[in-house]
Amino acid sequence: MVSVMAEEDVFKALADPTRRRILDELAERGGQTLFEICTRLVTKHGLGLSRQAVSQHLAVLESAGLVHARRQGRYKFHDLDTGPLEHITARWLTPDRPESTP
Amino acid sequence: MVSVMAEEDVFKALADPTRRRILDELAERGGQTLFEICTRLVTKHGLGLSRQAVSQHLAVLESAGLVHARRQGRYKFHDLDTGPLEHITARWLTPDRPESTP
DNA sequence: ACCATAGGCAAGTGACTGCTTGCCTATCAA
DNA sequence: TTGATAGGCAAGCAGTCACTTGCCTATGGT
Repeated sequence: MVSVMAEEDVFKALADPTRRRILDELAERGGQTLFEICTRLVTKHGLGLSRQAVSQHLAVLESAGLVHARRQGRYKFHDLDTGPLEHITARWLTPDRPESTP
Repeated sequence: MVSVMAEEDVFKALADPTRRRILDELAERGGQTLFEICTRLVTKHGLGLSRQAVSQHLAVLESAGLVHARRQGRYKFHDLDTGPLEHITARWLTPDRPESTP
């Protein structure tokens, strides 16, 4: 179960446009490596960023639970997890109140 | 009407926990003034922030389209607008569509 | 063994952000 | 008018963030 604290990480992870682009990429094609993502961001979107920048973004997305990585040999494949995205807006969209005083 | 640029503002507005609390407050009771929101944040949530801090947060929420304000005499009432929240996650969630059918 | 590939760690930097402080304007009541 | 209330504007400060730079480990091919 994703705790309430993780929600903070999800919102912060989504705050950066480059990270949202990375999510776009992984939504379009799962199981990409760091270099693949980096290459695609540069070529397709014309973003000028280094490998380390993407690596750090992936770390943020991973700690937010939005991306899961599996190591295989010297490759590390990344996959999108849309789970944390499902309830974050429901907090305001639903007519009923989420938190009640005990 | 809501351009792609506005989406950036929405995500940035949601990135701050205090602003999310403000949205909670306005979801629970619409048409609150700056002082009401400020008082409630301090008393209910125990947040220690000044009036100006809340004012600036409201400005961010307003420019993101999440809050609309109407002036009436010397009061300014704020209302929540969940419109911008509806499609921001659909970008990754929908292979086709889960919600809003217009 | 060698070396190229795929990725990680950590310090440093410039920009942005949240918040404060101080002063100002506008509206209402006496 | 005077005073109190509701809110706004702008400069300044400290913390955070995104990104770079440089060096390191690990795996696979030859």
